[in-house]
Amino acid sequence: MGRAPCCEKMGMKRGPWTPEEDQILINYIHLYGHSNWRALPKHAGLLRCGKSCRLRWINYLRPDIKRGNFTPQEEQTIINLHEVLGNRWSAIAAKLPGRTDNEIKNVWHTHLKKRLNKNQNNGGDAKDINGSNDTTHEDKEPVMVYTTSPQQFSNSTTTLDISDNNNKDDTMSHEDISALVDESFWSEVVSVDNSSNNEKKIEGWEGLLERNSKRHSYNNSKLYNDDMEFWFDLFTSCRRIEAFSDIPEF
DNA sequence: AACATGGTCAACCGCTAGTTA
DNA sequence: ATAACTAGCGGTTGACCATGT
Repeated sequence: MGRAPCCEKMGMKRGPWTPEEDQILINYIHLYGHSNWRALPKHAGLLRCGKSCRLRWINYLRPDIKRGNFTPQEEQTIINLHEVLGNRWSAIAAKLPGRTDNEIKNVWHTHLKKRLNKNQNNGGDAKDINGSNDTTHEDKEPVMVYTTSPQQFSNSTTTLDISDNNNKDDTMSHEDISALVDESFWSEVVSVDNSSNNEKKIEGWEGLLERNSKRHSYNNSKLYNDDMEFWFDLFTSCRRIEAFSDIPEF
C-alpha cells in the first residue's frame, strides 16, 4: 500500500483560515461538492492542501455543525460510548449529530477525562471495557445511552436505556451496550450535505464567517440554553416511550 | 500592571484502510 | 496480485485566551 505523497509544502499556506478562504471553500463546495479533496484547492483557487480543506470543512464549515457547549447529556453520551468504543472518536461523533470527532476528542481530553479521573480518586471503581481504569461513570448522574438524532427519535427506532447508577441492577452492562452498538450503528452516518438541501443549510454560513473572524465571539450560554431546551422538548415530547417515565429531572 | 500558568480548540502530522488501474 | 493513490482517523501541537499571583 503506497503512502500518499504529502501535499506539496511549497506554496501551500498553513495555519488559521481567513474568512476569505472560508468563503471560497464554502462557495466551491456549494457549487461543485467535494468529490475530490486533493483537486479541490487547485480548482477552487485556494493555496491549501486538500487535507487542510477537508479538515476545515468537516470540523468547522459544514452547515450542520452544532457549536457551543456540550450539554450534560451529550457529555454523558460521550462517556458511555467511550467506554464501549474507546478512542474511536468518529464513531462516537456519528452518534452525536452536529458534533465532530475533533470536537469530541477535545472535550474528552480537556473536560471529561479529568472529571472522570477526579471522580475515580473520590472512590469510583468503574473500569472501561479494556479493563483500564481511566474512564468511569459519574457517581451521581444518570447513565444514559442515546441514539441522539431527532430524526431517529421521531422514527421510533430509538434504543434507549436510562438508569440510575446507584441502582446497579438497572445499569446497562457492557454486553448490553455492546449489543446496542450493533451493525446498524456503524452504518449510521451523519450525512454530509451534497444534497439539494444545501441552499437551505447554507443560510447560516454568513454568521459563521463573521464568528470566525472574531474567535470565541459566540454566546456560549445562549447556545447552552438552546441545547437544554432541545433536550427538554425532546424528552417531554417522548413521554409515550415507557422508558422515559424514569428520567430524573435535570 | 505585568507576568506566569493553565485551559481550550483549530489545525497539522503520520498512519491505515479502502479504492482503482 | 500489486502498486499508486485518496479519504479518513486519531494523536499531537501551538496559538490564543482567561485566570491567578
